[in-house]
Amino acid sequence: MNLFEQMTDFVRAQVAAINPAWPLDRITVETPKDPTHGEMATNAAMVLAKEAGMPPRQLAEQIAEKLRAHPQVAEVTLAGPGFINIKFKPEFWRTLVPDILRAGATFGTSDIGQGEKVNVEFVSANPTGPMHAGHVRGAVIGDAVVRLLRAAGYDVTAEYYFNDAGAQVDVLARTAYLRYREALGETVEIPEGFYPGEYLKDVGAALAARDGKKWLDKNETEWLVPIRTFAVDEMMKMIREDLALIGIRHDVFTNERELVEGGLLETAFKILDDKGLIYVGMLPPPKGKEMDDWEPAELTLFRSSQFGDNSDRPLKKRDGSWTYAMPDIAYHLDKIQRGFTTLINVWGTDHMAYQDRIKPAVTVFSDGKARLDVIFNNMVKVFKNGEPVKLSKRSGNIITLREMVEQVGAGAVRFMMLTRDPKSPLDFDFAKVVEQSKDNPVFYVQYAHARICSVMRHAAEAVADLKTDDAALAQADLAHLDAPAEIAMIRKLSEWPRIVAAAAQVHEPHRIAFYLQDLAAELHALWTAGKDDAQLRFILPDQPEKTRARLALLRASALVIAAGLGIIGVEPAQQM
RNA sequence: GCGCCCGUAGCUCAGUGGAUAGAGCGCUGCCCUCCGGAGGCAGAGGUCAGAGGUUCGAAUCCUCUCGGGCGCGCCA
Repeated sequence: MNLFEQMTDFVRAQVAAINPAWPLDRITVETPKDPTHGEMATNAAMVLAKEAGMPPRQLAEQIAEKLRAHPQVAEVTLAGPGFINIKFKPEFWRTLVPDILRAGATFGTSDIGQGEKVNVEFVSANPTGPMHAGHVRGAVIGDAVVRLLRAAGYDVTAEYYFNDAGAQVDVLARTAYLRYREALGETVEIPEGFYPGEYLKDVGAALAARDGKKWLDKNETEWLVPIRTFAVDEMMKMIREDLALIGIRHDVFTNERELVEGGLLETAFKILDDKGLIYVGMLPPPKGKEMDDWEPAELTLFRSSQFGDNSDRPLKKRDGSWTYAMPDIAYHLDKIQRGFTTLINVWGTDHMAYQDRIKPAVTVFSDGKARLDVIFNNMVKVFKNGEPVKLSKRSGNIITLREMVEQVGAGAVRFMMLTRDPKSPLDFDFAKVVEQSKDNPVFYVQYAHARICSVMRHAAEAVADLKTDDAALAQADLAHLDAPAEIAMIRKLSEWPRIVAAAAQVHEPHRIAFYLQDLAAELHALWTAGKDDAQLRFILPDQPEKTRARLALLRASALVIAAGLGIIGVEPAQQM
């Protein structure tokens, strides 16, 4: 239990002691934005004023009196409309430092997820080419959500869904076949509409190596399926390797073909039909859009409009075959059948409206017990030398994930992708992410960690017989931590567990990145204070005990930075 | 036309219903010549797009308006 939870419990207990009938759930304890308001503040008096039948300030005084009984509370004051501000004795904060040192990497983790089964589906690019700039953001966000939710005690499955049953993979197979002939010595030309990328040459060569001339004189009906299977496998292998470059590994790969062949589409359709949600009818043509070829027709429709969609949706085409939406609907049935109660999908903003078709299905299949949260991630604008890079598949001008990682490193790519709310467009500037300056958040946070490592290295030399392992530092006499800036640092560290919990609950890993920047700022400020005033330096050769206390605080800070970077999936730097 | 998302400092953006709305960049003025330089401190800069509503309290929740983005097919 973190310090805020402890205080929340304490405040609620004191309120209950005044009147057991009052509701406690709306009482919160938080950090006031303005530090002069105290170190923690509670809204208890304001939320209960009505029940108590007295003005908030008057109730606040009663509660405040109770809070003053806490042995570690130094001061309780009232302010504003009825806030109760609490200031603690320094010991209250200091106890956190050895707690962090002992908890190590687990500090900040919790069990608020209570083992709930969560499925995070991300990347899910079709197996037709390498990972590129357009995939990176969603990939990193998805992976960070996985790490975040695991830290908060959820049972998370990282999943990749790919479509290996559509027209795209047939084109892939045909392209691979041409490259295969090329590998066997022919001169080939890749027609318009095929995949022009060089990477398929390797696939052709591998196929030639495996099967020799076996397919040369066969016609397409014979080679299409085996070569498609081969090519898809190769593409997925490549994609996995690409993702591994930035530390992403999915637990489960699900493909459309198996769902279709397993009859799941029929099953899903039957469930909807049995619930009376299927009918045959006619849809009006979409308005505001040119529809030259619109022909009214009777179609098999899903009453998705009953669940928030703005129109019912066709599940079968006029010829009786399934529409595009159907495999996805069936896939989400599959997830629910596997026992997930929270489904998280990471999609580009161009699929924004598509959630309205999937959410109704999830609601129906789970009887409202499962929820689908789609995280939409906006565009990444890539800059090189300060100039925006125009990306287009057709001109073959793509920036691959591999290229990004090789140029700036996996950690920088990952951190950068989380420095904005997913819905916000993001600039990725090759020059900026490796810049060693304050306005590069990756550097700024890493530098803070590296500075601490540097101090630890120097400490061993500067002070004889100084034990600097975490266990020894946890024994340090922390009464030496008496500077306001040091206590402020500890307060910042104390927020970490609730940052993780809150970020996990709303599926927003970028909050971790923002917290890390705040934390790094505190650290840099502490560091610079030592330059202005020699007594504030971390290492004081003639005061080993004080030095130990400060090193304990630094190590605790480094552990939290490392934990935060861990959720983002970045290795903390030992030196720059 | 309909749906979803966005609108916060000059720029790029944070901000789980709380107090005087924050950070970086840019601007102004300082400090730091080394525990490790790439940092730190301070200042100027805001009708939180607008109008109603809910609430003790709204940038945050609801409704409407304006502006921008993405979508809206028997394509995938």
